[in-house]
Formats: sequence, C-alpha cells, structure tokens
Amino acid sequence: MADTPGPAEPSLEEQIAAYQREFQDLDPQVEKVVSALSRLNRRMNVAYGRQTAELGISNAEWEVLKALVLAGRPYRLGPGDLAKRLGLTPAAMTHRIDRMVAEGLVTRERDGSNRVRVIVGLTDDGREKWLDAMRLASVFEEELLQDLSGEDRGKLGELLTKLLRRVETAQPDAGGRLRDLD
Amino acid sequence: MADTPGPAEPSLEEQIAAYQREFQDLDPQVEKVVSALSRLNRRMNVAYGRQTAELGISNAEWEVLKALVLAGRPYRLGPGDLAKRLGLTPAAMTHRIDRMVAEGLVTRERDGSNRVRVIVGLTDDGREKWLDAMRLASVFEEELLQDLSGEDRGKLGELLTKLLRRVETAQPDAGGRLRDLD
DNA sequence: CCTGAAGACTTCAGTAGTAAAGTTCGAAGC
DNA sequence: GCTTCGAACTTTACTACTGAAGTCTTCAGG
Repeated sequence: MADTPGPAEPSLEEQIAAYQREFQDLDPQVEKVVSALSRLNRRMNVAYGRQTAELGISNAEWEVLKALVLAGRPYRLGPGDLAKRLGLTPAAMTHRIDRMVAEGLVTRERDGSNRVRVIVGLTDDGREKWLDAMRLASVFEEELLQDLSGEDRGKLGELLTKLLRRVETAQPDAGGRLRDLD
Repeated sequence: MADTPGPAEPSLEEQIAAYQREFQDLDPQVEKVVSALSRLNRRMNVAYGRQTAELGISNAEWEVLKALVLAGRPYRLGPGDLAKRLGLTPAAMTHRIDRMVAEGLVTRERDGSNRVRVIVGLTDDGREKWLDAMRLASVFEEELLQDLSGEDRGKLGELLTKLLRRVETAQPDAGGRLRDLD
C-alpha cells in the first residue's frame, strides 16, 4: 500500500536542499560540511558498536579501555581522571567501573598512600580486548578512507585539525560533562 | 599541590603519539583523521547543547523539530518515520513526543483515514523554536569554519562526502537503531 | 461476516546516564 | 593534636533510551 516502503532518512543532498528551502540565509557549503560530519559520526559509531559487540563488550567499555591504554604504562588512572577524559560524570564512571570489574576487564584498588583515592587498572584480559578491538577498528578505518589518496588524507587531517583547534580555543575545556554552562 | 591541576584530556597530538606507541601497525594519517572526527563531533554536540539550552529545549527536542521542518510543509510525520530518521526506537519516540506535546512544540493526532496511525505536526511555537535554533547554529557553524578559505570548505565537504558514501554503501541502512546486528 | 495475520503505536521492565547529597579521608590552621 | 575545609569517590533520586510484550486497527481469505 505505502508507495514509500522506507521513507527513512533523506539523502545528504536532499537534506541540503531542504535547508535551502526552509532557511535561506545559510551557506550551503557550510551546511554540507556540518551535515556530513554529523552523519559520518553516527555511521561510525554504529560500525564501532557492531565491532565491539562482536567482542562481547560495549562501546562504552571500549572507551574506558582506550583511555587506560593511551595513558601508557602501567595503565592505571583514577575514576575522576577517567571521567574527565571520557566526558562523563564521576557517578557514571563509578557504575561503569563496577560493571567492568565484574567482567574482569579492569581492577579497582585503593591507593596505598591516600586511602580515599581509587585506582583503576587494566587487566591482561582488558588489554587483550583492547588489542582485539583495535585490530577490527584499524581495518574498518582503512576501509573508510580507501577512496582517498595519500594526499587527500593528509589534507583532510589538516582541515579537521583546524576546525578542532577553533572549537577547542572557543570552549577551553569541554572535556567535562556536557552541561558546564553556568 | 598537584603539579597537574587538570590531567584531563591529552591533546590530539599526544593521542596520536600514544597510539603509535601502543599499537604500531596503525597509519598515523588515518588515525589523525578518525580521532579528529570523533573529537570534533563531541565538541560540536556540546556547543549545540549549550545553544538549545539557551532556548529552553534539549538537543533531543531540536532533532525532532529539525526532522519535521526538513520534511517540508505541512511539517507532519508519523512517529515511526520520525524514529527511523532520528535513529531511535519507536518506544523512545513515543516518550519524546509526549514531552514535546506537553511543551506545545508539536501536536499528536490520529490519522482520519487510518485510526491506528498517528501524525505528529509542528506547532507555530515549534517552528519558531527551530528558527531560533537555526539562527544560533548558523552563527556557530560559520565561526567553526572561519579559518578555512572558500576553496578549503569545498574540498572538506567533498572529502567528507566521499567518506560518507563509503560507509553508507557498506551499511545499507543504519538509519535504524544502533543494534540491527542480528 | 468472521477470522487470522500484519502493521503501528504504546506499555513495561531493565539499563545507563545526570545532578545533587552523602561519606570518608587528608591537609592546613590554630 | 583538634578541627575545619576541601578533595575524591559513592549513593540516591530521577530521566531517557532499548527490547520485548501488548493493544488496537486494517486487510485479506474462507
């Protein structure tokens, strides 16, 4: 009956056209960049979610593993620090760590020298999971960029870095939770 | 006391270096693009959240308004269709619409010809909010891209579109919820 | 007509997040 | 050496989303 079996999502081009129609004083070039960025990110998150699910972890857990590994040996950070790096509230971090300890991906210990401090450490199992995830991710990322020449990849990295610098100077530290408005 | 008052988040450069250290078979050029994309998106969402909060709505509500406006006049869509466009489950859509109806941003009616179908329509108030949000967003987006020449903006749009095309063909319709894996 | 299957939305139970209050320990002043 | 302040994590109450089950309507067949 429905002539449109999947109305679903309009294409990027249709969306740009709709913006022009509904809000004239908008630079289509700018809107194209912004819309593509946002869609791209959604798609990438879906892809990562698929991959981490394959490994039996969630994207959220993967982020924690990533932060610990990127911190470098001995792969230990406090919950507060982790929360800042992931852009979560400390409360959310507490719960996430609970789950990950239960799954054996990380350990939670009290700091010897300061008993109110907690230290989250990567287990061997956690490190293995991270490596597995990275192997999958790197294949996906290479595929994602496969249509771009080496030169284009460099250019893209450079352009994105410029944008990033701009927002980062505008929002000194948005590493915190989303609502540090007041 | 702490020599590192805000350990917070490592810079993009530090992060790339850490990846090289921890996982050698990774193209730094690729990782730079991917990391920049992900950070950029986080920052942008923070910025949008700040703006919509200024208008007394949430980012989630803004997305619904956006979908309705972009659908074109008469600015009406069913909850199921909306859910697909936003990448949510129908259940989440029901609740979101509840809130937005209560705030007078949209209306919920039964379709005359098919009484099981529901139609969500934009109110004048909702359209106003969308316009306000767009004005703020377009200023922000112009600022975001201000360091790029017209040529660079075009190039960036083109490169991002290439990536998008690649993921969209790889994942035919990920417009649905995140977990259509099984 | 009545029945059964399919579609579209809603309801329910469970999970993960935020904000704010609570707890515990360490450090600085008196 | 007590006491108070502050830092770091946890707990509590609430909000939003997912997946699955439920309800209601339409449509096709006997």
